[in-house]
Amino acid sequence: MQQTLTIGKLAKKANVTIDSIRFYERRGLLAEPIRTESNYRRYPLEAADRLRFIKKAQKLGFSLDEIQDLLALSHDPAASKADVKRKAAEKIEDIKTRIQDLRRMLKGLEQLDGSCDGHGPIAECPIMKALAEDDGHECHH
Amino acid sequence: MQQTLTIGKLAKKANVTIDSIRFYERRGLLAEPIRTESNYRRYPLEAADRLRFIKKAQKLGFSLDEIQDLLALSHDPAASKADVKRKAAEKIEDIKTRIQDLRRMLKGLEQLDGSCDGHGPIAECPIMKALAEDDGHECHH
DNA sequence: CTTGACTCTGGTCTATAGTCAAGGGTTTAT
DNA sequence: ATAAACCCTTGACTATAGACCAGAGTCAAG
Repeated sequence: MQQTLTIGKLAKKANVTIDSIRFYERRGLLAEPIRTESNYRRYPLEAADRLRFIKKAQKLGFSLDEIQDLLALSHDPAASKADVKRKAAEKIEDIKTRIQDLRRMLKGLEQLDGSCDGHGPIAECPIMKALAEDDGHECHH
Repeated sequence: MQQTLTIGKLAKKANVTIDSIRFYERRGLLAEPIRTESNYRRYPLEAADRLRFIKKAQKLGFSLDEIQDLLALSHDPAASKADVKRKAAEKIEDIKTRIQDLRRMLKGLEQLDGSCDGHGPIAECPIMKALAEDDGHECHH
């Protein structure tokens, strides 16, 4: 009968909170829906697709800003697949960089961890000593 | 002559901003220093070590809260190397988890990227289609 | 002795992605 | 008809790590 959803129904359908929906609307990610006479939001069924798009893109590492760009692209008749592909490629590089950063941390941590046998008082802990050491900028002779 | 540093000198020495120093003080990471009659902070030389400790630990992925814990440990006579080692191990697991999460994203992104040849209008873009698809929770028959 | 550089406090602002609460009005079910 | 469940707006709050600003006081050098 009714082709529209209340915000609560939409939230359930798309598995997000009502607050998120209103937040996305404020952010401009979700079009402002029509309202009933009593000022209640009424969503077309496609709104759930949009929310799903947002959630999926988030899982792939896109920020809401980036998702907004993607959605804008999809409504731009002049946009091409290349535009989307480029954004995906940029995100791939971004993720790769973040993985590298984390790997560097991991390496440093594992080195520290390996240097400590875990027995005895903290005063001689090689980890604490390594962190306190001054090997930063004093390389001038 | 003077064994103390102004906040500006300390900032230069430790390669952090004055704002960070004051922020760390508010956060409780850095002890409140003595003050001159005119209410200027005066730091002992060791303050630079502490700042360096903070910066190094940050580079290894520790948050300020976690660094505060580490520093508290180092002042606790009952603390042992094992305590530090445990915190390091926890952080290692944390980082590993984050790397795995990013790897999952990367895999998903690379799959999408590979599915698109990058030519033609956005309307047929397989990336956009994949994101819009409904494969989330509607698996019930 | 004045100018520029430094410091002080307190408060606001950034980005990210929402969450929660207060204080209303509305709809639905009983 | 009334209570439960829903919805509305506005605004504040969460975590993280500071940056920045105003307005005022202070210190060093010429």
